[in-house]
Amino acid sequence: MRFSQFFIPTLREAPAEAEAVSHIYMLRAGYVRQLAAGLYIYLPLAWRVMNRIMKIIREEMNAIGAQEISMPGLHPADIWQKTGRWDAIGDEMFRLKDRGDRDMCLGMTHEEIITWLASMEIRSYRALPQMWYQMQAKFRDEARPKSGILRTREFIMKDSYSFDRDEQGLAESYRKHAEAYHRIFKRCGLRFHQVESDPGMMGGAISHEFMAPSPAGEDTIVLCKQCGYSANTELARSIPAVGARCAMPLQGEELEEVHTPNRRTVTEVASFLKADASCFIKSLLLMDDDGPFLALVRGDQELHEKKLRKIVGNFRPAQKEEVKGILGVEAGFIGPHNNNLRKIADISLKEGTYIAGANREGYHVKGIRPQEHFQAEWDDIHVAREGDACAQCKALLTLEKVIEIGNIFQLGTKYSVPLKAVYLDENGKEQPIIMGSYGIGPARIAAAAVEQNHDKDGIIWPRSIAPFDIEIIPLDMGEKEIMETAEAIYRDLTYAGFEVIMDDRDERPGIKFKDADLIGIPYQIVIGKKGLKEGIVEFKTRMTKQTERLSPADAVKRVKEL
RNA sequence: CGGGGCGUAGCGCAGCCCGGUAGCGCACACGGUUCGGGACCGUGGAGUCGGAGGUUCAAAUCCUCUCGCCCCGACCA
Repeated sequence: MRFSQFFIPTLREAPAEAEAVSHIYMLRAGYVRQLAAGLYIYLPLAWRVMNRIMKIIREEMNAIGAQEISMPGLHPADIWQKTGRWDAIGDEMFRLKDRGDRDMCLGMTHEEIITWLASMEIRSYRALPQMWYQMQAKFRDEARPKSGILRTREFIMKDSYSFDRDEQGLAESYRKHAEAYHRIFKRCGLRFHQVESDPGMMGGAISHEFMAPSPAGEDTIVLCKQCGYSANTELARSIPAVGARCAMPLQGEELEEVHTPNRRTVTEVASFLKADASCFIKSLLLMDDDGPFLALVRGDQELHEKKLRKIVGNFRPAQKEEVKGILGVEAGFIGPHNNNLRKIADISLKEGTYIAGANREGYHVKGIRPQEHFQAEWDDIHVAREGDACAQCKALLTLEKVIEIGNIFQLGTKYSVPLKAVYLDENGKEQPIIMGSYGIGPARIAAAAVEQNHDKDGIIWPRSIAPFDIEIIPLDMGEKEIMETAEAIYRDLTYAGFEVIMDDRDERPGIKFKDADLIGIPYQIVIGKKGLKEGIVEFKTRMTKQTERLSPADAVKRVKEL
């Protein structure tokens, strides 16, 4: 490929709207252009990267026996109504009507459609198992598209679905996918973790996410280096570190009310009483269908709403008047003792002596001992954070910002039952198909690769997904010998099967060097007048910036040995 | 959806407070000199100042509404 004929609109300065490193470089290096919020055009360089990623994904999916198909992006509403997601999903779904006034939507995912297919076509246990996948656009009206191609409203996803007779079959399909995903992300040159995740509205019991560490990531995971426990903070369990020593000795004290006028928040009372936040019980009055209840966490901790929701179902915070009506005081002074409300307390409170609201206007109470002064249901309802100990092995946990690049779900019968995707077993008995669903975002792989591999000059692509393998840089287009050498190397490498781009523009060397570093092809061969006089060209590795002085023939050989 | 910021030439920005008919750098075109890390000189093309309405003799500038984009949060198969 000739640079002069290839569309690479590089920018000297980054557009002001870009913030994430991957976004800035993809714009500057001429990979993408933005059409509207969360909608991107992939220019030739980016599309090459995408195709290489998708090729790797295809190879690994095919290798586990998955078969590629293609489903429509436009869906009739009734299938989504049957699974309940038409109503369960809110504004995130693009909805429209066709000319016949029928409700339609743009697919956010394809469980409904593929299950419909399976329901129409699969009759017998003899037809199972099956694994079908596609690479297809998904549409989600994101509340906040961001970070370039990391979070967009239309994006390509590799989504696959497994169909099995039973749970064991599902476990096998799930395992195959997990292994394929490991190979895919490894081949794409990414650092990543597989972590436990919250199935969310996908339903099902078990799910994992594949996470690429990056400051640009939107999720946070906890990792235990000792036992390998790893999970999204959406559900990660942990043992909170023991709080700092309280300033005043509380051990053995009897209950003692202290006047704390106008101090309502933990921070306010803590500084007023000169005690650490971890000496306090934070009491939150919440309302669910059965009425009010208290959620208790240590003063320095944060309530994890998702964890709590798993225990009690849906809830909401009580309003100001409700708090007064139920406990007789305003929210700043409520506490766990002297009332019969249901209480869910975080495990970190099980031991120790604490300060809490006194349920009396303007007062807190010291000396509260859980299980002695109040009873509660104990559970992990706090947000895990840096410094907490692993819930499995007690080792220190670390937290990491990550980009979600893939996920796998054991769905079970969540879709097959409502859509009547069933098969007849050996006994002629009808059984629901057991399903799994598995996604990968190729654009996120590309973005994560840039986030993880760049320097101040630009992108440094992993070899496997770079738009080209080699960039040849002849420094003087007017020198016959330079051009002949460049053409010969270009011909040899192309013939040997490499994807080669040659910067044949009549530009100054500085511009060619800058652009080459920006674009990030992993290897460069620089051909200049001085070197050629001595019969050498320069083979340069983009990542290390190291150059090797080689004869043109050796340079070709060097590339072939990569 | 809540909070904040920004829309002026392809990109980055100044001008706005204090109204007087739009400017700088880069990019682009042409000519010349250059040529190993984003050259220099000269000439030139390019802007409904996001849009609509209003105030005014006069609006990029003041007022009202509106659209778009970015960031933080909420949300997130």
